[in-house]
Amino acid sequence: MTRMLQNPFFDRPAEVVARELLGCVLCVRVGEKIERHIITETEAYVGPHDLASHASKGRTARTEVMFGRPGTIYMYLVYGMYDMLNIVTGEAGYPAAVLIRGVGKWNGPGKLTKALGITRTLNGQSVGKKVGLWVEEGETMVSSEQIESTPRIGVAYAKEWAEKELRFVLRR
DNA sequence: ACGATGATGAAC
DNA sequence: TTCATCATCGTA
Repeated sequence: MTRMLQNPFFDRPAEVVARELLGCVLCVRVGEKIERHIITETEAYVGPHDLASHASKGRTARTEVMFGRPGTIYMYLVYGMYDMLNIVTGEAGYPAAVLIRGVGKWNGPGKLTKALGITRTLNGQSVGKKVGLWVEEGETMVSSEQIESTPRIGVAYAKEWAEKELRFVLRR
């Protein structure tokens, strides 16, 4: 009896959602099968003032989906090679999102999307069974002691925002 | 330590 | 239209 995370779960600050996603289950339909993997690492991109966030550039063709409803899938290509999976958080019109950096045995945001076949075609869609990508509640309770927080990866350009501890890792 | 590889946003 | 940059990763 697992519950699929709905809109209200994502309609909260990115930092809160990023923490609470740890231990939850990323579900991906691949062909006839459903792959389920525990989310182990996330990063929060908290708003337009966050210099590490794409949304700090304002509303552009790319960032438009970050301004969408909570639970919208935001995907983009980095370094010409890797699809990054994010879920938009907070109310519509406020750009914030959580980057999924690790699930199950995969560490690294580019590795997990490649392994599970998650691509930019999902950009702008809402998480859910219809699009074959959703998140379910975890089986076990995650305590705050199990969550390690660190600065985010690969955002050295973001001045004072580079140092903020907005990356969260589930200890095992 | 470095190159692959292509979209993005800003400058020109 | 060009140009520097980039929420990464495998190989060396």
